[in-house]
Amino acid sequence: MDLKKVFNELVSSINKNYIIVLFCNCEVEYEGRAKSVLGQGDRMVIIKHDNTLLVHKPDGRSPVNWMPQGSTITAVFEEGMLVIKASNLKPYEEMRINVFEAYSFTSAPLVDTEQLKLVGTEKDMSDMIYDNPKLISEKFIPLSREEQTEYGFLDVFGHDGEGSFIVVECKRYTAGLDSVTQLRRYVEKVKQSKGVDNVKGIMAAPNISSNALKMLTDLGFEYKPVKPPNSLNHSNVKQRQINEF
Amino acid sequence: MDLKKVFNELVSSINKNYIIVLFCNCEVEYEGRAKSVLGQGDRMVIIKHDNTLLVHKPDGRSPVNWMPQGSTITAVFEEGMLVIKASNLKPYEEMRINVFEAYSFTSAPLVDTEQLKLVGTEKDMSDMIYDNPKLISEKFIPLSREEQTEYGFLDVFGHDGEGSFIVVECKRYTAGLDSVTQLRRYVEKVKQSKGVDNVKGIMAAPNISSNALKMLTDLGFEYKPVKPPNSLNHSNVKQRQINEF
DNA sequence: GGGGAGAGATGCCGC
DNA sequence: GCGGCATTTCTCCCC
Repeated sequence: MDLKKVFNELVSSINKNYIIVLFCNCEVEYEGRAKSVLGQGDRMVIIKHDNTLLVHKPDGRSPVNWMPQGSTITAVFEEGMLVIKASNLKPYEEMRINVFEAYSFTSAPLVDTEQLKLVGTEKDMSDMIYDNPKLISEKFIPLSREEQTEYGFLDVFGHDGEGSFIVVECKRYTAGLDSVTQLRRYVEKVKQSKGVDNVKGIMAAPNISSNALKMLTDLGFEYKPVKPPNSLNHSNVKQRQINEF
Repeated sequence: MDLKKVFNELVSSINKNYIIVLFCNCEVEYEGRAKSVLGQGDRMVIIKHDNTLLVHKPDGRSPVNWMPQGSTITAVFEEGMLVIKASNLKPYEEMRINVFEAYSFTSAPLVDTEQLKLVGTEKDMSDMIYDNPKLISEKFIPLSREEQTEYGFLDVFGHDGEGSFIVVECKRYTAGLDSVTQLRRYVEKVKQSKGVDNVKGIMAAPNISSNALKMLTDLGFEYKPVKPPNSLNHSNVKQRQINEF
């Protein structure tokens, strides 16, 4: 494609605030929170309604370079080369895309008022435990969930009816060392703020790493296998596959 | 655009393993690691060479739905509707995109052999400290960096020449409570593995939150302000702006 | 492949 | 705005 023509379409589409997708051969420089250089290659450049800018390589889930929403985006045509510039304040950062060749240019206004409805998050998991405390233990009596305190954020907090407090930390994925240190911090702070010593820590997660389990038991805490709700776990899938025949 | 024609192009491009961008009106269902529903709206559907599938809303930096690389992607035309299906094993997950209307279809083979070169990461920061130990203290003598041990990953490890070991944890951004708990875990494990008690913990970061600083000092650790190398910090920007006049 | 940890993380919510 | 924290995190690296 003729770069001058692409430049004109680009400026027009930026002014109209259209979504833009440009297939091109380019190089990318970024400087701001860090500093990066990406040599010449074929990429997909995307500009969204909110001035988010994404540069995607032909592979991979994440953009190789990007600028966040609210960026100032301009295009210039200098010395036969198309240059796309983007910048931001707070934090200051800037990007420059030198476009050597354009393969395709697409732009359009898109309208989307729907929001994603998502089930199976960690919050859904703590809600499930709050509503079904037996998932933790027969004696567990929840007092609060998602409690924001000065020292942290307790997923589920309660007691065992026998004088011990219980702090439950939920993870929707495999719990690791970081999850255990997080639980320890909460338990310590509950002990400190209530001036008591009988606080149990329980890790509720579908899996736990071997090192994390060791640290957990060393600290005197417990692991309770719990799966997040409404997600296909392995037994569901197996069942489903059997049923399909 | 005629959906049947788009379907044919889609199948052809999938078979040729081209990058695909489809502007369309659609709804999306996902089930696997979690479960989600996205009602009808205008979106951008992207299929990459490695079978990564991205669904982007007109706004926002992140895809609203996606399937990771290596997905099995198929298109079917049933009852006048175009349906894009994607699925994965380990973990099992599946996505269904019901396309009601297509606005544009673009596909092309893109070639990109260049890798991003990035400067200013946490590793660059620990390298800088290793090479300039005075950034931590006059007495700091580094012994190793990026040391992978059985109990964790020490950014910079050394001693003070006076019989105390020093563990430095680097953060390229503001250190929070999680950073402090991480440092504590490393210090404890070094004490345990070496059977000594004189191990100092030092947090090296451009900033630290007030709560994190309190926890740090309560633990007897120290905070040392260090900026990651080669990134524009505020004073640089100010200088630069003054110079521009 | 599991485990640990960073990321120019992003995004959400609460204060 | 900062802060704390989850994410269908993703990505990389080491074992």
